[in-house]
Amino acid sequence: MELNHGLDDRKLKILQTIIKTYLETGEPVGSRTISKYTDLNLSSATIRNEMADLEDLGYIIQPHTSAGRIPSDKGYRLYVDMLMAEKEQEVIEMREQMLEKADKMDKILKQAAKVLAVNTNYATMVSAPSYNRNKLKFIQLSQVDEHQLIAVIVMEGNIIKNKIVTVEETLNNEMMLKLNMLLNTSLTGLSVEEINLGMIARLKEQAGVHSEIISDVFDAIANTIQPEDMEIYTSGVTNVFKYPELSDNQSAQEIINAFEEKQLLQEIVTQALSKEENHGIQVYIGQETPVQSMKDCSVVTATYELGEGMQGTIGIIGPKRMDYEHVMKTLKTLMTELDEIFHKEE
Amino acid sequence: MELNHGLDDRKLKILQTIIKTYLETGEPVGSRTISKYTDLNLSSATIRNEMADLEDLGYIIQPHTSAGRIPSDKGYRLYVDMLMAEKEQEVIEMREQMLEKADKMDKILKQAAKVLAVNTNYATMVSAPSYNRNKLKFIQLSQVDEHQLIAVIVMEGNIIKNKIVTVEETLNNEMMLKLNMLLNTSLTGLSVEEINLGMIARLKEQAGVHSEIISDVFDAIANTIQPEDMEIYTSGVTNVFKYPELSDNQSAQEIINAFEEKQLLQEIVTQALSKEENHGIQVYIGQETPVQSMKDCSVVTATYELGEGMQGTIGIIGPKRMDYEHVMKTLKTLMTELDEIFHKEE
DNA sequence: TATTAGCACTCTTTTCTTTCGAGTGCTAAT
DNA sequence: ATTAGCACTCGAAAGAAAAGAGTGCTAATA
Repeated sequence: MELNHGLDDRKLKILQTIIKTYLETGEPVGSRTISKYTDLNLSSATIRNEMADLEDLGYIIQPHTSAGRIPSDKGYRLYVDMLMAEKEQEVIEMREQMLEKADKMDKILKQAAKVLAVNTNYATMVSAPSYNRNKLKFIQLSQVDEHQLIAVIVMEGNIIKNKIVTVEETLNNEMMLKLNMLLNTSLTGLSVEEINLGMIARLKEQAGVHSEIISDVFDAIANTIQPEDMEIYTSGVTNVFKYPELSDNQSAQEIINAFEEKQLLQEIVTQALSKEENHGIQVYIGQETPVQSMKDCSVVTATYELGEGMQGTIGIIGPKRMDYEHVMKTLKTLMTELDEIFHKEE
Repeated sequence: MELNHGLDDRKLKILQTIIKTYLETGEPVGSRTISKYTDLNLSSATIRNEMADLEDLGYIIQPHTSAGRIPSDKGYRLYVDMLMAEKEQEVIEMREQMLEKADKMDKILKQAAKVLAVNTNYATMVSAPSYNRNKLKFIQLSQVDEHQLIAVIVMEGNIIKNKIVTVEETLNNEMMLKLNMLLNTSLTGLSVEEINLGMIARLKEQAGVHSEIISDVFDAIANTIQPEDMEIYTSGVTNVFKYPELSDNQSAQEIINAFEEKQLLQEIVTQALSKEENHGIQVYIGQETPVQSMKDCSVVTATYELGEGMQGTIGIIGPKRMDYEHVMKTLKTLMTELDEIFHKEE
């Protein structure tokens, strides 16, 4: 990764100061401020010259003629890339597994989102691990009453789904046993994709008299496990109100809507999962974000893995003047803690 | 219910006009407007006199000296009570059951909230039916691997819960059969409250060698079915931005926060469920609302029943100048449709 | 007696000006 | 290469003025 694009140390330091200060205050940063609060011992005039250069290079922007400077997307990008490089070492350790114990997973993830939101003062999201390429572990049919049965489907990673199926025929115990046997011997170990039409036909055949039921049950199962849209937990949406640049009605509405519908958040997750560089950490600044309605924000995502192809995403959405350093650190801490929780439970 | 508290027809009509107009515009209503858009054929001066009276009686308010009038909470209340009386007939039919098919319930309810939000332009919430006083229908334990089993618990109304339990002992098929038998014979038909410590002790005794497992399983089950906080689906939060009086940062933040945390919404639900007058429809205006953070809103809730003690709540949260008439009508329609859906599925 | 026209008065909202100050760019001095 | 100094720009804040909506009251009217 090519860093500090031809900037000398002093320019770099000034740029960094501008960004950091802007992160704190949210106000454009003037030359005087920098000359004062930095150990460069330069007068404001010198700083001004340097700033003019930095502006020419596209790293900072002047909102209007007589204002200080704010970082441009390009400026943020450089800053973040530098941080990344620094943190890379630590970040590598970050991807730890947390398989098993998936049944209370939802609560833990919910909590995780909350903790993250409280800790960072940004809006956060956590996606439950997707298990698309997962395999069936076993299926258990149980009779509920004469015409209803419940199918419990357990998949690798202990993801559990269930579905009530209503059938025409009158059920009895013997049938249930048979069906259970049949389903389990033929389906166990298969991935969702491997279960196809030919499979169904063969099963029906084997079921003989009960082919009707198989058909019903099968539809239900397919329906249940397949198109499940991913669960996403969010927290701290109202944090956007803490940043004036996001809290005008227009932007706030867009962001909050995205968080409510979750549709758009899914896109972010998908995007995050598709890239595998940077050890799972992605930073989208302004226009870079996959979702147009967040063009005034920055989005930081981290991918976590639970092995066996299960992975999910943690995301933080905040203003462009996000405290990237802190966010990344917190993200890491959270991972570690999640990891601990999942392992302590065993 | 005592209605039109000593108001003559003309005053009533004027009050009604003020409210309706204010509902549309959100602006204070002046005397001239009323004299013009009403069939009373009165001059604005006369209207002014009447308005002064109405203000004395507390039905309307003057935000400042030279502004029109807006309805007070008392005014809204009268208006709503009148509407209620009108709609009472229709509303009675509204409580229809929609039992069974509870397994995809979540999706339907989610959708319901959305439809309602789109239809009304207010924020909406739908609580899943609580099943506290429900009975256990049956329990099915299945072995997952050597030390793990999954407990599937089905309750009256086909509410399904599941939980993975890890045990010390090595499991085998025979044990599972025994345990299943034991649990089902002793627990089936009991309500959650009826399962107590004495019960557990007796079960353990009967389990003999496997008392360890029973204990584990039992904890898990109790844990799973009991303290479950109710699921609440929401939609259309961003609708608050459509009403200037709610969309200043302060109020918007409070409302949105309530919708995100859902904690406070639960209180509304609880409140709604506790009152059984008005055939399930409750209207809270301004300060009347159970939740302080919504003191600038009105909240309309409807209770639906699925029989067997299962009931949930639908709620609409909007500005005080809510279109009560439309809201109630939509609420009714939604109920009917939900009903249809749940019955068509059979 | 109930209604209405008329008018002065009150307040908010909007618009326009003015002032203030932060920050700049440039030039000349160090 | 750095810095002091200064004129200049432009937005934000403050103030002033004008516009407008609506009222309350009084006196006239049916």
